[in-house]
Amino acid sequence: GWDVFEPIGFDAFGIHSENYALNVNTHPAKLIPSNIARFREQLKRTGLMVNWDHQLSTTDPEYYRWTQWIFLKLFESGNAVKKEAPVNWCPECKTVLANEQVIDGYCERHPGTRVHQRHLSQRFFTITRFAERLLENLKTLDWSESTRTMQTNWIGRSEGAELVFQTPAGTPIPVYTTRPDTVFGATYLVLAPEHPLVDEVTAAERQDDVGKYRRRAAQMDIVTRKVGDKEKTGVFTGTYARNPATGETVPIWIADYVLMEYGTGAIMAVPAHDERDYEFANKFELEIRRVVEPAPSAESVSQKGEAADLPFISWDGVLVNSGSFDGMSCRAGTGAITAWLAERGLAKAKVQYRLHDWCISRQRYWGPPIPIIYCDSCGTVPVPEADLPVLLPEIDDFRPDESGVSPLARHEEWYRVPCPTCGNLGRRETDVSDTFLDSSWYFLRYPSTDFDDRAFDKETSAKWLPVDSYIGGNEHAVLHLMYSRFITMVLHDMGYLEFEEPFSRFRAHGTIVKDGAKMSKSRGNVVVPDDYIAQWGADTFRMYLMFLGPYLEGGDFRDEGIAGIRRFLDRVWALIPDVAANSDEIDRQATRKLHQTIEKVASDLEGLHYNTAIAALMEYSNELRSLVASGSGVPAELMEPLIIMLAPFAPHFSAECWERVGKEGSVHDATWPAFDEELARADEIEVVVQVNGKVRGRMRVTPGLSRDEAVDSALADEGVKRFVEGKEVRKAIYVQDRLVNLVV
RNA sequence: GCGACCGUGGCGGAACUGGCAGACGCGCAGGAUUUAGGAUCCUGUGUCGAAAGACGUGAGGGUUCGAGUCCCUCCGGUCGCACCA
Repeated sequence: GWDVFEPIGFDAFGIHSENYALNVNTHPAKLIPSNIARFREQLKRTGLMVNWDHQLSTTDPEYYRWTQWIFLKLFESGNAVKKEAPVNWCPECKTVLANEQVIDGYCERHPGTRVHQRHLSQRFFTITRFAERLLENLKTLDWSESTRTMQTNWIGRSEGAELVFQTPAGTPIPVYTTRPDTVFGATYLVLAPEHPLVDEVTAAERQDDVGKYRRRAAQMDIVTRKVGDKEKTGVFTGTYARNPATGETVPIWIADYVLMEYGTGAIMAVPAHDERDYEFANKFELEIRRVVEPAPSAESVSQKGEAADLPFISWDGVLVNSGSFDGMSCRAGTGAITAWLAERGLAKAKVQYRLHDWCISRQRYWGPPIPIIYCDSCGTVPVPEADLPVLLPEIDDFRPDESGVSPLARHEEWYRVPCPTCGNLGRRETDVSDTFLDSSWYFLRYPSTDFDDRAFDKETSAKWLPVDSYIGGNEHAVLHLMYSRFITMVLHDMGYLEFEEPFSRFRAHGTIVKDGAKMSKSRGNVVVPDDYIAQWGADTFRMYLMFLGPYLEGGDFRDEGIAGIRRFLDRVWALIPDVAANSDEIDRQATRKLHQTIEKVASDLEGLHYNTAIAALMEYSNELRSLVASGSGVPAELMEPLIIMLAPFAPHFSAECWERVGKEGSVHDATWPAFDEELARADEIEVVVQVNGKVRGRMRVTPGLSRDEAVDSALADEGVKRFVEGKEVRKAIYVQDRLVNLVV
């Protein structure tokens, strides 16, 4: 009875589509429309009931015009910055990947292809500025726990401090640490190979070795660097820095176990209390100085690491060898030492995130061009909104090459345009944007597809958004959801939206496994609906999908149970001739079952427990079948609600049934049956009698029996007497309307 | 390695705040109908046992009158993160 808007769309920009187009040697602009038509046909055939009037396609200029508009808004608000940065380069895709698209150092789409580092000038969205809000808001969202956890981990907030070590020349080397309390144990310093100070701190006689090491690190792909066997490597710079706490000098090393992209790209190493530093110090024979003792009371000291009973990364301890801080707990020491160093300008508290800015540049063809024009005199000029869309030209040579620039950069006739500001000849940005940008705002477009003069209409958005119920795969738990939240926040801050979180409720559907592997397009083990629909009918097929397991958990796809669903529908069908329009007296028991079913189906649908909702409908139809078996007809009052409740599951079938029982109009417009608590209540229930926790009898009683009555009649039960006779009942537990447990 | 989720009949799976384990369906067995098969309908179907009953939710321990559910240890699986200082 509620107004519900369930839209659908197609997101066919991006590398998947482009690679496929390259494979079959057809232009994506030709391929996509026919594929969409095929999808649409199949979805309609399975009875997908969505609002086709508001469908959209992200490759449509009428859509990506507004994707470009979104980009302009980010640019306008200073959230789309250009940075020269080391990026993940997939030699197979021949393009840059977001960090999120690199899996264990391999390309997400080419599991056999290692991702390399490459330095390119890229456009980034400054999502890291929103890290705190993205994290905080998670608490307010009705999302599944696991998805929130994944987002929390991805944002990766940690609290600590930036401490300053100084070279003899006085150059400060800031390091980030979550454990400033251990600074007295920092016996050496490590810089990432890419650290900008490496050249400066390297002694003349060490230049060769350091240079060699850096070149090796630079060539190394991320697999060996990050995942490999984790055998520590490193090289000494020949110089020393001053530990701000002890005043002693400590050697400065270069090692690739320190990552440039996190913290300051430099660490203070505390080998006594950090496993990685410990391993490194052992290998290169560096000093290991213990500064934390297990607290006398604390048992939970980490036992990791061979030997030494060094409390690695544990907070349960007291400081030793730490000057005036000796005896302090680690936690107290953290604050005290940071404050003490801060007085001399050598420390400041700092919150660090693992989240990186979102690189949206793609050196590919099949995406929305980034609406920027570079002009020699005006610099970076955004394309005026009135000039949108910047159309993606239909070129034949869209295959990417090794150059690191988009195929569009080979088309001067396209990128040579006058500067919108001064009119001199300028140059379009030739990169296109990441597909994730298309999908990070599409939900805003759905209700507003009728507006061709704005991305989304404020009033329309206020009516329909944020999305009340959003369901997606777990693969979206990090990327898509994070990006969408970020874009929504930016638009909110700019005054375009009244809400800052796009999805009030999110649930991840489970994964369907077939032949032992996740069912997916890339694995090719998909089930094509056509054959099933031909053999069993669309309603049987879709209902079976809902019945085969819990929706949120997924499961194995196998054909074996599908006949059961077909039989169920056939049996409902067989009831129709027995439907009696006029029934004076309606069976009490069946009426009760009906109302219990109404309640169960409603709550199961809300909780997405489709399998148990269907089971409840089966039980109810069995109840009606037993009416027929006993010789009476099926009152229309009992049959019609069943047909209505079947409608979401078997839309074609229930529409036909509706007509057969003589109802006017469409079952899909019919009012959902109302639950009546009175009618659902049983007037007699079964209470189980246990003796010492074992079931020894059952009794039929009216609901609401008192404790004494219940115990008395339990004791009177013949079956129970046998076990109680001659013994003393020490205790009697009564759970209202459920059971009596006698302890003897 | 860290984190999250999960482990129940021959199979897919039910079981709200601890309260009859196995709903619903598949499969299987017997029966009805049929010349036969298929389809359909009825009955049965956790294990052991003739029965009474006992035993049963990955393994082991614990809390409780009572544990699939809560706690501890371990084993196995799925997913995510992974040298993040």
